Amino acid sequence: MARDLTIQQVAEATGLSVHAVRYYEKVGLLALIQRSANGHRRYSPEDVVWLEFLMRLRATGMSIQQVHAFAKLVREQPTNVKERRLLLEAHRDRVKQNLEKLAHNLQVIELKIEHYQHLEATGKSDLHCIFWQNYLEQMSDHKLH
Amino acid sequence: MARDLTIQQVAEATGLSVHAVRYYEKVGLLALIQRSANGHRRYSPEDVVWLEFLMRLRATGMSIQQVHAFAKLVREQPTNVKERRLLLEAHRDRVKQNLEKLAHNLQVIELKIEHYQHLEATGKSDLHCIFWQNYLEQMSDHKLH
DNA sequence: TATTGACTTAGAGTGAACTCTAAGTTGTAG
DNA sequence: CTACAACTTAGAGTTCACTCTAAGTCAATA
Repeated sequence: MARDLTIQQVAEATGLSVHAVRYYEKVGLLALIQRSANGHRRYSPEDVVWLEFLMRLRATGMSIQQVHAFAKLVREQPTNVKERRLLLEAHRDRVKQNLEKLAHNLQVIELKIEHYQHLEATGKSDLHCIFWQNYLEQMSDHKLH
Repeated sequence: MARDLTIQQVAEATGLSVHAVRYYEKVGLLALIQRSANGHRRYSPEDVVWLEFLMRLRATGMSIQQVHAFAKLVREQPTNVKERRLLLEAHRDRVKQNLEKLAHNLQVIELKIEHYQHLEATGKSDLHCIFWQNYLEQMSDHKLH
């Protein structure tokens, strides 16, 4: 068998700290982790898959509380798939919005970099934002909604 | 004149709290805000533009510390444009990487939603991840690097 | 004149998400 | 037999980024 992992192996596999893995269990993101004879946690592959999914929720900005709400649904309402779907759909929509904002902010940052390149090319130290302001106006005029 | 704003107006314009605007000044993200006769802060349009740019850095995941380093460069090395550019380029690269990770995580979340839709359509409560695992394998096989 | 409201300061408090510590148990290697 | 490494627990501590409080100043209004 030996397909079950120790907490350390899980930590290595996921990139979390051992502490964080225990913490996630304590706050209810993971449940019912099996124990070996001596009381040590043994993680099944399913546990790891679940943990990795939770990490994606976290990485996309879902709070521990919200992840907990989702985990609770999965544990306590095995027949209620709809609620879980709605929760994830709401999250997906937030993530998409966030992605758009990020992409826009990235654009502005790239514009600022171009501005610096322009300054370097022309040897000027700083025009106190005249060039930059023009750029910004362009941005807000037709590149943003 | 009246083109200079009170701290409250700045807060409204940027969506920050009045407290946060003062906090940003205290930790060195803003400097030299003018004062009116009675000692109240008066923000110039340039101050607001600068603040808005800082907010984009924050929104893309730059820490207060790093923003401070950037702000310090701008204040103390007006002739050294290159360092500022390098700092922003490094940040841009991190943001791009993060965007890719986010987009991928979003994909997986959407897959999970599809999985739930599938369960709902077929009336099954949960196959304990057989369908889902297949999906995941597909993902890791050819949709991810 | 009294109150209201917007501002000022220094510094204390908060919430999120870990992160670490201390004290103890267990299993193996020398 | 002893040392060591890996685990266990409860709970304390840390970091970040605000967020709020208390006490005070000042200008305008009732």
